[in-house]
Amino acid sequence: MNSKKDIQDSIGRLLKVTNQIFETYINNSLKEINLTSSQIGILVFLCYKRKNNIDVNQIDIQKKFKLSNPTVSGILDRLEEKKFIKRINNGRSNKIIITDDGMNLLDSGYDKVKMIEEKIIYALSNEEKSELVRLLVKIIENNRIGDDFCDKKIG
Amino acid sequence: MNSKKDIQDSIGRLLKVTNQIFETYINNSLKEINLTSSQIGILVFLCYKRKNNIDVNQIDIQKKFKLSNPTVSGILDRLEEKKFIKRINNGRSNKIIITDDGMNLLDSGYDKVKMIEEKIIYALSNEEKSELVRLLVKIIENNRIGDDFCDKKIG
DNA sequence: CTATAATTGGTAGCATGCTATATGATGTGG
DNA sequence: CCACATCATATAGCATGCTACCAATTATAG
Repeated sequence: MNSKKDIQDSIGRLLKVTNQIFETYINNSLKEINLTSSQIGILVFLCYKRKNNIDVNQIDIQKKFKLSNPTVSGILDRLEEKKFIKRINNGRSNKIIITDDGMNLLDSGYDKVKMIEEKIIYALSNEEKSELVRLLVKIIENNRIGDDFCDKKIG
Repeated sequence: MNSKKDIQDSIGRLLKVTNQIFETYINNSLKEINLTSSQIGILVFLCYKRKNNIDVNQIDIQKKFKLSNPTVSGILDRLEEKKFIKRINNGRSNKIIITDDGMNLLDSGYDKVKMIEEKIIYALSNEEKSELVRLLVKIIENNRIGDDFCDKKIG
């Protein structure tokens, strides 16, 4: 009867609303340590790369999080201002390094995010959680545009 | 070995990246009809309500899309400026009505969004699509905060 | 070697999200 | 009826996302 009804519950809209819930809760939780959801995401990525001695530049972050260069540039500006990262200019690219302060912050920030996420998906069984992850990864994998997970070993 | 690795692929991050993919593709597709993903979402909602003679005010939109009042206020400002909606002040609340122009726009906009979404989730089987919808709805349902889907019939 | 293309990152300007706060209307208790 | 709380919306100021564009470096072709 009403051909316009279904789009209200399209996967796109449901994803957006669900993402909205995660972002809001996480941002509220991280406010006390002066971080946002996007910022901690990048910090965790940088932390992992630093521990594994892998160089990171801005493009790597753009690909990992599927963000544009001005978006990443802006987030890095704010992280640098707070001394959680450093940019080391290397010709035309910047090597992005998480500072010790940034690493220390993750000790508490990481747990906060994990706790909040668990709370939000509390209603899902372990099987459902795995299935959700599998489906999201499948969508992401099928929509990469030159995303080669470039892990340039420091040489 | 590395306790910080898993958060990179937490459900929160995967949702964010997936949502990012949807938003970017949809926004690019809708640019030619001067709409954004958020705007068309609200227009579709208003269209459905108008067809079913159900009044809508700003709060209803906030609840449906889990957005704050300033966010909705701003999107409505831009939709009103483009003459796709009207705000009819009714004491302390506004009745939000999609215009005929807005309805007409949806004829093409709706198909665009649907096509793009199909493309993005092309790799999923019908069962996987249903399962994804089910899981997302389950998360949303378990995180409502006074969301009563208020459908006030026009009396 | 030089001209041109590709790569990397930055800036401008905008839409969309937030919190905090203000404003005006409505409801309620005394 | 008046004081006060509550409700619906708006505004200010910020973070995060985008496209379009610019600057500088590096790679490549002739």
